[in-house]
Parts: sequence; C-alpha cells; structure tokens
Amino acid sequence: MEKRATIKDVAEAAGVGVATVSRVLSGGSASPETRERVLAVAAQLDYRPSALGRNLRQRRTGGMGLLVPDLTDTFYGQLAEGVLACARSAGEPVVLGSTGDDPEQESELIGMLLEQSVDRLIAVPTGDSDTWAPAIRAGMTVVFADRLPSQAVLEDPGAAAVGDLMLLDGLAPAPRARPLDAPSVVADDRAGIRTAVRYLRGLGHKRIAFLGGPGHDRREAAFREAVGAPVDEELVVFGTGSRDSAYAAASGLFQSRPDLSAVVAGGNVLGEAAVLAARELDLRVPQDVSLVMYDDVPWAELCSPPLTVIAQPGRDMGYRAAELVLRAGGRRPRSVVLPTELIIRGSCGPHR
Amino acid sequence: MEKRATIKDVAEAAGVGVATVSRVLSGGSASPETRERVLAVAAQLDYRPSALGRNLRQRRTGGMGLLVPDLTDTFYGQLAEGVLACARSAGEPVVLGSTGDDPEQESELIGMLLEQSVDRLIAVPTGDSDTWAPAIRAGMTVVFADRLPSQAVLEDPGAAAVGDLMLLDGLAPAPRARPLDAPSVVADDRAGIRTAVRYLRGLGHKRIAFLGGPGHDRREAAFREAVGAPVDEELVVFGTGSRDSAYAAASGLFQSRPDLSAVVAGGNVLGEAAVLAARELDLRVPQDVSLVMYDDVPWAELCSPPLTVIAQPGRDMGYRAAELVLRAGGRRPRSVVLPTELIIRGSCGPHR
DNA sequence: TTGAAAGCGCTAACAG
DNA sequence: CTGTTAGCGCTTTCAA
Repeated sequence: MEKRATIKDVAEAAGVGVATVSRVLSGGSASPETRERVLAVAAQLDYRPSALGRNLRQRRTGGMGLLVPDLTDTFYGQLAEGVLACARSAGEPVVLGSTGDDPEQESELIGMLLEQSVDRLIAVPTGDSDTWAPAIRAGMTVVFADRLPSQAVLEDPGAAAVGDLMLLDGLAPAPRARPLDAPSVVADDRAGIRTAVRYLRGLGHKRIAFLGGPGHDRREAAFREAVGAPVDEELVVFGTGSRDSAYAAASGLFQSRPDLSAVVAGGNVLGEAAVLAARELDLRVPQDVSLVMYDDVPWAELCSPPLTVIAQPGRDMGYRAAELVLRAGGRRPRSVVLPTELIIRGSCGPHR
Repeated sequence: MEKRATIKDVAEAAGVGVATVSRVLSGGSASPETRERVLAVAAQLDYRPSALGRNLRQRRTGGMGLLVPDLTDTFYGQLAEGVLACARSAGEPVVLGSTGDDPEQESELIGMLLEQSVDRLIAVPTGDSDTWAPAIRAGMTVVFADRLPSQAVLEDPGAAAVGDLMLLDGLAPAPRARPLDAPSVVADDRAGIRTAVRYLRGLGHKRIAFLGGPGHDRREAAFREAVGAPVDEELVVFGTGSRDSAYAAASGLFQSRPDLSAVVAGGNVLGEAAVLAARELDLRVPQDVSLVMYDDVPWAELCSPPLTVIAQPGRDMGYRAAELVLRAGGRRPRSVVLPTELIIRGSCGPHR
C-alpha cells in the first residue's frame, strides 16, 4: 500500500515547478529538454495523475454514466458492450447502474451520479419526464438509448402513434410542459414492427397479438398503426419486466385467446416467455402459432425452430450513444435512428 | 446548468461554519437545534455533498471497479447484476470495464481504475499474476470472481485439495515469485465437473470431450481428474473466447473425433457453439451426442432438447464478491466457494 | 458544541 | 518557456 507519487513529487525530482509538469503531461508547451526530463522522471516514479484532483479542479468527472434496466437481458448486454467500447477508446471510465425498470431506483441512481459529478449519462429510461427533468436541469448531458421517457412521447397527440420525437418539434407550436430535449439513439421501431406485421399478414395471419414489456410503448404504437384501425385490445398485453411476469403475460394471452395465430414479442425476454408458455400449453411453433421477436440474440438461433426476429443493432446503439454524449461539446447533437432488419428463420408459418 | 450548492453555501445560509455542516451531515455531534437548522437549509438548497471533494480529501474513491470479460455472456450479466445489487444497497458507485478476455485491455483498465483512485475491485481475471501484481501492490483491494489469475493458483499448497494446478505447487517448495493473495469467490468447479462426468459415465459414455474457453483451466483440470488417468488429448479443446472461435473449436472437435459420444462445455458460450456445430453436422442431441454445459442461463431451457447444465449461482457470486470487497476493512477476508448443481434436462442420453 | 484553518492533487491564471 | 499562487469542495485536527 505505497502512496502514489503526486505531481509535486515529480516536480521536485525533475527540478521544475508543478505547473510545468502539468503542462508537459497535458501536451502544453515546454522546451524539449524540460519535457524530456519531466517525462523521464514521471515514468521513473511511475507517476499517474490523479483523476480526483483534476476532476475537483475542473468541477466535473471525465467519465459517463450508463443506466440500463437489466444486464441479464442480452440486448442490454450488447448495448453496454457498445458503450464500453467507445468509452475505452476515449479512455473514459463508465459508471454503471441497473434500474430493474423501476423509476424509483432510476431516480436514486441519477442522484448517485449527480453526487459523483458524473455529468454525462447514457440511459435506457424507465421513468417519465418528471424523473428526468432534475438530471437535465442539473446540467447533465443525457442521451437516451433504445427508448424515450414516456411523457416525452405523449406530449403531442398527433405524433404519439409515430413515436418519433423529431416530427413532433415541427408540429407542436406550443408544448404545454416543455419536455426534455435530449438526443437519443433508438431503433426504427416503427419500420421494424411494420415489416414484421406485414410479413405475418402475408402469411395469412389475421389475429396477431403484441406482447410487450416496460418501455415498449413506441413498439406498441407502431403495432397498432401497422395492424390498422380496430385493434383487438385483448391481443395487446404487457408484462412488467421480470421474466415471471413476462411468462404470465404470455401464458395468459395464449389461454384467453386460443384463436390468435401469431404474436410479436416486443423484446427478447418476452420472446423467451412466449416460447416457454407456448410449449407449456402444447402449442407448436409455427404450426399452431407463429412468433416474431424483437432483438436478435445469439440464442434465437438455438431454439427450434430458430426464431424469426426483428434485429436491432444493440452494440452500435451503445457505441453511437456514447459518441453522442462525448461529442456533446457544442450544440445539441441530433438524434439517431438505427435501422432494424427482419431476419426470417423458422418460427413463422402460414396461417393454418 | 445551474451550479450546485456547496457546503459553504449551506454554512452561510445556516449561519454556521462549514465544519458544522460537515459534521451534521455525517452524523457527528451537534446541538439539536443546530442540526435541525442545517438540515433544513440543506434540504431547502437541495444540497448534495460532492463526492469529488470528499474523495480527494480522503484520497480514495468510495466505489468499486468491476471487470468482466464480456457482458454479452449471460453469465457475466448475472454476475454484474449481483455486484450492482450489493453496491446499490451500500450506496456505492460501480465503475465497469469489459476486458474481452484480453490481458492487455485488462491491464489498461486496471490503470484507468488506478487513475480514478478506485481502490476496490472485483474482477473475473484474464491475465496472470504479472498483470495483477501492480494493482495489488498499488494497494487495491481486489476480489476475484468466477476464476483466478492463472499463476496465482500456484500459491497455496494446502489448498491443493481443489485439485488442479495446485498439485504442481506441492512439488515446488520454493515459490519464486510470491504470488497474489487476494480473496475470491468461485464456484466449486471440481465438484460440478465431477458430477457431470459421473452422470455421463453412468449413462454409458466412454469418450467424453471437454470444450473450454479462456479461464477454464480449473474446469479443465477438474475434467482431467474426473475422467481419470490417460486423458485423450484430442478430446480436450479450447476456444479463445469469441463466439466464432468457440464454434470453430466445437466444430473441429466433432469432425476430428466422430467417435466421441458426449461433451462437457466449460461455459454457456461454448455450449451454444456446441449446439450450433452439432446441428450443422447433423448430429442429433442427445441421440448422437450428449451435452452438458456450464452455466444455467435462461435460454438453456429453450433449446430442444432443453440443455442439461451445471448451474452456478452467478448473481450470488457477484453479490458475495461485492460484500467481500466492501468488508475488506480489517483482516483479509477468506475466500468463498459456491456450490454448483447438475440440472438434468434433456440433452443427455444413454450411450448408443 | 463549534469555527478557523490546513490541505488532498490538480489546473489555470498571472507574472517573470 | 516557466514558476508561483489560488483555489475546486470537502474532512479533520485544533482551539476556543
């Protein structure tokens, strides 16, 4: 437990002032010889500048925060890997938090980050605008990934179905509660869902259900839009985020509506639940029920039949979000919408 | 972007000295009335003590670091969730890093953590003692989870009971480089593998292969021990950590030794690869080849047949490790070995 | 019980 | 080009 060398030690050992050391180490101007000497001494002393001192001085932490609902969900694992990759190449630390899709925990974590002076945050939000307003008001640069805080979407009835905040800005001349304006990186849920529904329709399916989870409201809206006018409300069900509740929702859906012939799962945890519930009820996939799931996770291919999925680039999403939050230097960066792709495998068949 | 209130602001507003505010907020002694006034003012000003100031003063960061190989691997997702759960209940931040099973990246991340003055670390190590010595020498409290740095295992002859590389040390009375002594939380790999091998043996299997990945040396050793004396070296193969290499290893194994009748996969990524490779080669599970995989991940049940697994408590492992690293106050905590459980599902059948 | 004061390690003026 | 100095926000002696 030896004490680390400080900038002062280096300065003394090199026979220069601390400022010079600081300059040399941060690429400032210095005579070649001074620079060399300082560098040598620093290396020799195994000096590592303390982020603590620097951060305090600059009143901000270098790194970024990352809030996801659940790391056990492979998609968020991919997202996190993307963020970490970008952060690593920037040499920045990442402070991680898992919200469990609980707004309260999310709030607490935001508070913790604030306390740490982490002023950049990438989040898959769970709470609504009210949860997020404090963070943004406190001057945090936040970038939302994968989804948007619910209230922000509801703001304008006109765009609600579209789920795209951008359009909104053009349409709403007078927003009542000025909502968050934070950039975001999300998948093109609308196109993804639409493609899936059309595919299912093309297979002859009429009664298509949507199985969603927390934060899937944009996907739900897209589903309603894709299905068209009178949506059978019983065919739109939600779980609360836990695997148990997802299973319960799926099982309940299959039992209450044995007439449905296809289901679109809003996320991989829900897809998993659907497969399990179907098996439990002796429903064969795809003979008895067709299944399309959001997220292309590695195990989708292992199922039998392999699952047809709406793939979204989790890793890219994380990487891009991290880029945005880091670049946020000047003006507010524009949001990003990433493409989805319907990967057809074996879990969908023609309507019997 | 308003500037946050500082302790000084609170002190002035409350008409007391900063020291008093500090005491009140950290539970020190103060007259009831003073305390109340300070608390009121603090709340009113929405004061949040800056971790930066505190940490600099105390020359350490509150939180802990967490290094895992890959968050896309569900098992490490579980582990991470456990760590986060414990950290949250302690109100401590977690700085995350993903090593990609690359010792070099691991080293860099350790350096980054050192720079951040993060002095507590939970790690699923990839590098050997040489990689880790610097961290420990720098005074970091590190707890290893899931596996141990390869060299470190050589440390204690007494613990040779675990029966892997340790045996070697019995032979080497004078350890040259005094290796790491850090506590750890690992699963009882030896028992887990032994149980699986016995189960397979009971089913009549003679040619059992081991498919491993980075850090699976303890499992490999356990496998060799369980199988007994002359291990067929062609039946022990390793991937390098990526899904591709795992697939290549599995595929190569099946092709080079069509006579094998069962395989034990050292981790879920390898299990995944085995399933894929078997399918590609038209090997039916379990008719043509039986499969047991380490890690009970949610999708193990989705496969068909559902996979028989050696379950290890990933979440608990993370939680326990976090507890250890936090409690490390006094004497060096003892290491922990968690039990494994063979969960029999449908991927193993009698030897044909 | 309380306040004043001394830094923790660093950077950013500001002089020389 | 370089050194001196003044803090960043906080905890912690040390007196009062």
